[in-house]
Amino acid sequence: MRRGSGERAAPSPSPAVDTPSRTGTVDHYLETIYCIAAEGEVVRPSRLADWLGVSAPTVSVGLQRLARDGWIDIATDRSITLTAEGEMAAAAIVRRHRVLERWLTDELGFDWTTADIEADRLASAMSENVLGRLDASMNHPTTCPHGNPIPGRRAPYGDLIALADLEPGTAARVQRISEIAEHEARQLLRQLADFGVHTGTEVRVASSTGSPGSLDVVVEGRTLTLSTATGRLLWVEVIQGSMG
Amino acid sequence: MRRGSGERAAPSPSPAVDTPSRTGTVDHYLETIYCIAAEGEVVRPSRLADWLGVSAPTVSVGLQRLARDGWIDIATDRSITLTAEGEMAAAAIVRRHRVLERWLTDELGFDWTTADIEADRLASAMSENVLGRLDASMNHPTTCPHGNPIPGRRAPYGDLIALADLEPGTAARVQRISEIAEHEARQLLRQLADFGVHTGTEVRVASSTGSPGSLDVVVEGRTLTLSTATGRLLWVEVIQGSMG
DNA sequence: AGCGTCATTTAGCTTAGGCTAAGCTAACTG
DNA sequence: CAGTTAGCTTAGCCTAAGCTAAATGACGCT
Repeated sequence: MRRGSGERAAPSPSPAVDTPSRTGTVDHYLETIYCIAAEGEVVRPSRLADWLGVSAPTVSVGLQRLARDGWIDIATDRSITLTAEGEMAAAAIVRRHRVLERWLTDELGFDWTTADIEADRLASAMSENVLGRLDASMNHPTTCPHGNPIPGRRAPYGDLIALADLEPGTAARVQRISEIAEHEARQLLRQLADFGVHTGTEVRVASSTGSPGSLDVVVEGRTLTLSTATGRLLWVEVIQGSMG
Repeated sequence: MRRGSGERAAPSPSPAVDTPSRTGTVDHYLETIYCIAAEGEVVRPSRLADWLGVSAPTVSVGLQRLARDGWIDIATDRSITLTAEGEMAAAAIVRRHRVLERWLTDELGFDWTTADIEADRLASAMSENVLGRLDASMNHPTTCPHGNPIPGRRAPYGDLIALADLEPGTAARVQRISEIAEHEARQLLRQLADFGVHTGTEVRVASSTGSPGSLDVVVEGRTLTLSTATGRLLWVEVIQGSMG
């Protein structure tokens, strides 16, 4: 499969096109709920409004629609959980999003931030059919560019701990950058990019830090100061046999 | 640019993401109007309703919106023409659609019909930014899989004539299958695929045909009977120095 | 208890984009 | 010439998804 003009092979039949009944907006809600929940945090309307970039009333009404259609449950304390159907749908959407991010970064050369935005736009328009082939053409990647696992696949790393919990002096490898960073700490991503921190980068926490509530992280000789909160967004895997 | 997991290069900055102000529906109208007009036919509301798969009143109201927003002009005889802005926007959309079709067929292996449907869904979600890179990765194809030129590029063939107008006995090469065939004669596409007719295929019209209003077309030894109307949807380039 | 703040919902409105029913004009057809 | 058919538009109604402004609720603090 290559090139672009002149003679070409006869078309071969392909599987039927699937027509999604959900709207792009619903997809967005489900995807966001799934991502926040996957970070172990409680999903609340205000958070969704932030992530989705819409007003609180819009979310309130939108969630009522989602609940009506059986995608989510709204608890009395207003926390949101996905139903079984919602979970399945959301996993498919997140899978789409992450495979697309891989494509956009690895094949088309986009940076993470742009890839995320573009993947968002494409995810609800791309059928499972197309996605399946795209996925296969990349040999079924297991994570998005930030190391977040693609639903249904085993990520290529073992147990992770938050960078904030890493013993000072212990060498570790950054394996996952939380989705929360992408939505609530965009500048962090830029900072990490500037410092050459990406998935696979080896880091170490300086033994005793200056101020409390902050971490000094050593990356390839240079030192980067992060807040502890930020340190909870980066997940690392300890490199065996490396005590400080 | 390959593969999918483990170490990877630091992200590089990409151009800003463009946010289209048009909706997907408007894109669809513009694309359809452009394609019908490109075949030299008058664009009428009922035709659009057919192509878009919506009711006549919906089109009527939709066209009023398009006119209000300066994309089209509606003449007193109700024929539709694109304004300069509409033309530009439509050309960009059609370019998107055709580049996507190329990608879907050439890179992902979809058949024409599926590629068309999927391209339709993707075209309004894909930014110029992503499309530009995809286009570059395929070395800027000049036509869609059916040979229809991508707006702004010169198709790799000379003057074409309708198959219906081809002198009997003259050898010619199928270079373009009208978009009209895709929307109004889907079964024709299947028939052509069955007969191994695609862009680049050599054909010849049998000297004297059986019934009037039909053509006998010789394709690699086999004979295919088409109506004259259908013969207007296939465009061929005469192979020089081949008189019958 | 009372007060303020923040989170959330309700109320009321807008636009896009669908639909059906009904009606009009123009062009054929008997 | 009457009646039918084709093609369009208007009217009226619907849902999704957005907004602002205002009401309500829950919490924490004095």
